[in-house]
Amino acid sequence: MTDDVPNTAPVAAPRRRGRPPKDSARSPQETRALLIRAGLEMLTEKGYSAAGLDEILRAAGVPKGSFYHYFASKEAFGSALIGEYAAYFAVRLDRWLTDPQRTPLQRIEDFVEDSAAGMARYGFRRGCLIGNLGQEMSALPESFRQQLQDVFSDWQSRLEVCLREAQACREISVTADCRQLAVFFWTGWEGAVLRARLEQSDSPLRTFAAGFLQLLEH
Amino acid sequence: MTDDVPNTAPVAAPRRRGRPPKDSARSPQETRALLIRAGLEMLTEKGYSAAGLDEILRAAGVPKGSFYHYFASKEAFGSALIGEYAAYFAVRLDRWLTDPQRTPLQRIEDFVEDSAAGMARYGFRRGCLIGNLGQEMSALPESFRQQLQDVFSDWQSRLEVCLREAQACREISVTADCRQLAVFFWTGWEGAVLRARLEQSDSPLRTFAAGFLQLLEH
DNA sequence: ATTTATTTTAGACCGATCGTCTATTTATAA
DNA sequence: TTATAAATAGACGATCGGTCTAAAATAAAT
Repeated sequence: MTDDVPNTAPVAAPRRRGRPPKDSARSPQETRALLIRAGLEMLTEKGYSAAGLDEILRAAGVPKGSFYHYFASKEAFGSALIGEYAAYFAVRLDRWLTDPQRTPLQRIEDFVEDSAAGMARYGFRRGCLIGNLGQEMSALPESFRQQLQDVFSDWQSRLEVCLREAQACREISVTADCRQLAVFFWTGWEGAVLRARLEQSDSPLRTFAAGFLQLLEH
Repeated sequence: MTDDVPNTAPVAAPRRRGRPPKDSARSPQETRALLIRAGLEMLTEKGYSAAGLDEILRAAGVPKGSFYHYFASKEAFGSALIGEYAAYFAVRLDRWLTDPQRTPLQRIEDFVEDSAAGMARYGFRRGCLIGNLGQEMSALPESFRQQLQDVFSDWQSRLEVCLREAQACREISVTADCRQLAVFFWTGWEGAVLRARLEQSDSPLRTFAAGFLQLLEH
């Protein structure tokens, strides 16, 4: 090979700079969505501190300049991810916990089964974004705290509704404290997700769910 | 000030390099213990990934070179911390769960109370090292996994013994599955610690403990 | 049509920090 | 004495999160 050939044979694809043409392969909308998706994958797996921006960018195939066009900082990005995850999870919870074809208690079991399947699908590497960040809170921007608490609060409300319906159809005792039980569930559930990842097995999820359902028999 | 004065007036204390004389202020034993202590404080608070070596070293007042004399790597250090924490926790568990002055169920309540007080003492910033690392596992050396599982297994055994004693004195049903209940407790407890840190309150600990004790009434 | 402002991308760059390594000094043993 | 081991100090390259300028295309204004 000659070495006197400037302007040719770049080692890797020399990407064009500047705003891309309108008929570009990727729309701005998609670029942002790509960052969100890659970020969610990375943070559900490794948490906030261990997830490097460069790594997320590499996975998304997006350069740093674009990232800082869509997000003011890693903190702002993390905040957006929490919001995105909460929205996604709300849909998923609704899907299971309001299914009219199933009794309230069956719906909870359905959610547990779906969660077990979901964790298995990714080899038990990914956890719950909210749980991950909650655990890391001491090393995180303080602005995350309220946001994370609000998400838990939302999940608790949705479960509480389901438990009240269980009372209505006499599946559980009418004297049960549904609010307290919902808090109990999400508290322990995060621990179960943690153990499931550690043991790479869905048995912690099932063990916790079984205990919770037994508690409802009071 | 003149500027032609070499070998004098170092800006900060120029620490001597090389092995310190025998009558040094700090013994090698102490140096290692200092590193362990600072490491435990840092990792229970921020986890493994977010805890920087420099920060730990600064807190311990030990230079980097010394660190790598006592530990082969951050991974080896982390492994030593897990062992140290497990030993410390085993003593603490024994203290509460085998107290002959208290009934088995009271012992569990005592442990919960002590944990709540312990978390409050540090402003709910510190969590459980084992839980922290378990949550981070996807970003950690694979060698940690078995070690962490073993610690949980040990805690479960200790609680199981206590629950069997509760059966023996008819505090709980003789048909209860003590092993399963012990797994359930430590699974949910880690979630409770997580929530307590997030909400900066001991109420998640108490809520979970109350639910667990109610479960024992079956 | 031409100019101007805005949007979006590329990647160089900075100070800080990551975990590791080499060099230095002392104690101990041969 | 000499050689080896123990203990410390700080340099080191790689990478981190974050900022910056420059480039290229679109949209708006004239």
